[in-house]
Amino acid sequence: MYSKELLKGTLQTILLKLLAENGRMYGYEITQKVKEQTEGKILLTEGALYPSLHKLEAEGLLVTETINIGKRIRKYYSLTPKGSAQTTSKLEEFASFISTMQFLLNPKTS
Amino acid sequence: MYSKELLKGTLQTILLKLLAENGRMYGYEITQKVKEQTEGKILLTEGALYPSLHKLEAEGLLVTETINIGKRIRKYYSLTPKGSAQTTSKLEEFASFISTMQFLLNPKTS
DNA sequence: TGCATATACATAAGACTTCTATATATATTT
DNA sequence: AAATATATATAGAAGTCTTATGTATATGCA
Repeated sequence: MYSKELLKGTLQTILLKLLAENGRMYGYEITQKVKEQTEGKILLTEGALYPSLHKLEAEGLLVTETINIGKRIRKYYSLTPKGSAQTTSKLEEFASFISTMQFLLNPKTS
Repeated sequence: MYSKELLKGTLQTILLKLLAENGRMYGYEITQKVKEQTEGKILLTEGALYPSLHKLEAEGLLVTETINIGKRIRKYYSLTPKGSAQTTSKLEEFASFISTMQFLLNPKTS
């Protein structure tokens, strides 16, 4: 695991990107997907995940769909058109940030 | 300017790296250097800078040296050996984080 | 000379994000 | 039967950064 501070500010970008790629996902699925794709290097906690999903929903970037799996609830999240647009701009911003940071932290090789 | 959230968690790394590169620097000088090297894309505010410098000092990663420029005070910060070691590990951690994030956000090209 | 801007430090209050801990409940594996 | 995995969610606390403010000297320019 990384120093947790680094993850701050990137969670929303991660969530948007995953949903853009996978169509619709539910919370637990997201935690597992991130864990798997990062080989355990990034582990999302529920305390961060759910508030963040709810916030994105409140902002109109996501919509939810609740279905019943047997007796258990499952809540799918998917992007709205507004959410898709945000995903694009968040990814661009992140790429630009990375390139600036790499230049700043490693001026000799950039 | 980037969405400010992205910068979170990177400030200490930036400060340590700059001090490693420049030997010793004072607060105002740091803000100007970052502004200059990032072409205005990253602007450090005093409210973030000074608490962060003081924290690094309290942790024994930096030492200070106060000198008088005419009637004005200038406070130089420089790395302790412990600070140098931290710089190395912070930079490594950041590089690793970036590479994980790039893989996660752009699986096709990584 | 006077005004604006730059230099230089710093703190207080608040916003925001994330973490830890906790709660609840069903399904599956051993 | 017990442990683990699946699945959602919130409350309280921690940490970082922003905004706003305060203080003071130095410099450039009109």
